[in-house]
Amino acid sequence: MKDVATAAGVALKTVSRVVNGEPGVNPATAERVREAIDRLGYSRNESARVLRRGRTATVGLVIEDVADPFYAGLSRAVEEVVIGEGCLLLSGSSGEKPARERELVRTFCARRVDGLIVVPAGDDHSYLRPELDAGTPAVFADRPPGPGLDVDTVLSDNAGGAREAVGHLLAHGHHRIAMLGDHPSIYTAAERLAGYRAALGPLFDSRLVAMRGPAPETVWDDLERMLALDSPPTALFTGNGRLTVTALRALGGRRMGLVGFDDFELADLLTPGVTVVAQDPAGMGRVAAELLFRRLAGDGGPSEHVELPVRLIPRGSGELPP
Amino acid sequence: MKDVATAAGVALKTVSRVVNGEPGVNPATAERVREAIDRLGYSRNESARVLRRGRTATVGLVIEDVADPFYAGLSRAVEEVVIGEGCLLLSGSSGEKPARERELVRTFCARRVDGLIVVPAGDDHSYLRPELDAGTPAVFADRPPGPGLDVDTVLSDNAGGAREAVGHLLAHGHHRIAMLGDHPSIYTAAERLAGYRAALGPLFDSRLVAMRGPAPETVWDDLERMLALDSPPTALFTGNGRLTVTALRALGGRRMGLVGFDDFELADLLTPGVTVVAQDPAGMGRVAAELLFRRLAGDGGPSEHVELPVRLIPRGSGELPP
DNA sequence: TAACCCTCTGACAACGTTGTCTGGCCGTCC
DNA sequence: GGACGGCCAGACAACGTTGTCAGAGGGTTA
Repeated sequence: MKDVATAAGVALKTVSRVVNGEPGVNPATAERVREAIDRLGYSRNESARVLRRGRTATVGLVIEDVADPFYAGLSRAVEEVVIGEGCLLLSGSSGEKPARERELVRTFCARRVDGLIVVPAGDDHSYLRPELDAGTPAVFADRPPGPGLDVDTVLSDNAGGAREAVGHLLAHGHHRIAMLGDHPSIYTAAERLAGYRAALGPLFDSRLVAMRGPAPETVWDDLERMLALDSPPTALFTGNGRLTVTALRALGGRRMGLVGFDDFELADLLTPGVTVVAQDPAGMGRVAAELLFRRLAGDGGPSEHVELPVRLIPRGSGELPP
Repeated sequence: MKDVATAAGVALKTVSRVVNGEPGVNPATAERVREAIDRLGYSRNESARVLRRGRTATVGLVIEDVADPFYAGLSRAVEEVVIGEGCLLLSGSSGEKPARERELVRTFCARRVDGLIVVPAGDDHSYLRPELDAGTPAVFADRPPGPGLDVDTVLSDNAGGAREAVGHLLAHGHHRIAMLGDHPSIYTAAERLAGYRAALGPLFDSRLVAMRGPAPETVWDDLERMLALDSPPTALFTGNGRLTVTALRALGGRRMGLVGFDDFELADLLTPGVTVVAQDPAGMGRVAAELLFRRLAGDGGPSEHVELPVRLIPRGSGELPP
């Protein structure tokens, strides 16, 4: 910038004015400055600008894993909003590891992101307190923050969706409905288990529940064990997209009632089509980002807790008779 | 930092030394400083650090769309390497729009990213020249840069993969093999078309080729038109993952030979399983990031052009008889 | 005892911007 | 003709860090 000023024969500040489109510059001077800028290939150093102004025009996003379609969709939607607001997105995957989540947030904060969108891996977020107090807003998505933190949150109707899924299977005549879910330490898994249990009522049988995550071996084991029971399950409720797919592989063509949480591509092309309770990852990302920007615009109201509806999509597997 | 210095009763510079783990600080003093840091919840302002040191420890990534599994996988692998190097990743989706690609790169450069990884949407990258000359290295992935730019590049063996796919169908008795591809203006699409053509030799028939992208309507139209020919195709080669899926939907259960470029989840669970030529998105991301960091470490050698092998995975659809 | 070295600490400038303030010039109005 | 206001332009400090250099104090050596 100094070079540009010298080249154009004006003061530093005048160049700054031109670059920022501030008023009060003679058009002829401005033109001369612009010409010098082009000639020297100058581009403003955002770091210095950030340092001076305090706003980075950057938002940090922490998710589980970009390679998971659910989070990829969420990520894309967040990005869309962020770019639309003239900001940039720093993102990172926690890989379900609380330590890494924390490390990412810490790093983002050190870079003075204007705001954070977090899909938490852990359940202790007290480390966020100083940042929040310092005025960096945060929005939690998909899962709520740990106790003691009251911030904007966007969740799916996990329990309701699970109730609906299990209710659907019950309505199609199933009484023995198994559930495969993620570790109950994960909020969404616990909620879905609760919904499952609520829908089953007295039909609930703990032998038909396995909450050990999507690893193929454990899914395989659990299914085998359940199917060997005296009264084996005639239907299955899977607690997330990964589990649905893993279970489909483990079942290997054996036909049984199946409803999965999370929609996935090609669910309609399998035979039978896979009935799912679909979440709206893009909607979740969009809403979270919009909430964040509302805070950044100065909204100091009480924290918002949005619950997004889910949608049962019958495709065949959930309508199979027992 | 100034506050910390005051609180600990030392000079600014001493705090800086402690924060950066520089030697030459009395352990007792360092402890006092650390205590003050904890008490005040201080965290270093990276913007100022960047301004002073010139390195941002940030890498910019431009892809088509995070929500596309191929790019999600690539993205994740890049992230892994970048974080491993202690850097952060700024990413953005171009959505196949050259203007947006350019805008993203421009913004990244204004933020002084240390390096760029680009999946280009356009084919004119002369706008990168100043940045490259200024010492910001760039690596192109999945598609090469436009003419006149000689930078590190990581590509899949597109033509070879297409040849192998079509050869596989030929070997299983097909003579009328159609191709659905993306617009030939996209490098990978053109390469795959070339491979298809080379494999077919005299059997090539332009009426069996449609390069109009993955929009369902056009795929539907094209397939209908081809199947109505006097000698309709008995097999299909699809030019990317999206097209494969769209084509599967359009075919709606009609059995015909099929090999798709790009692997996708559940390809093995469909009936028949879908034979594919699998790329390695994670490998591509990893290699691209590693190349970039090699440059950042000072490697000034001639530009590297890596071609990643692809792998044919027979699953049934490519082995159907005519 | 003087000269020296070593360890630890601090003062200061600089990185590239932007906000604030001041000043010169010109035209207008009393 | 003097006072005033508006338009431009520039000088300067400040943002929070780090690199450079200098200095204080204590121990060792000649």
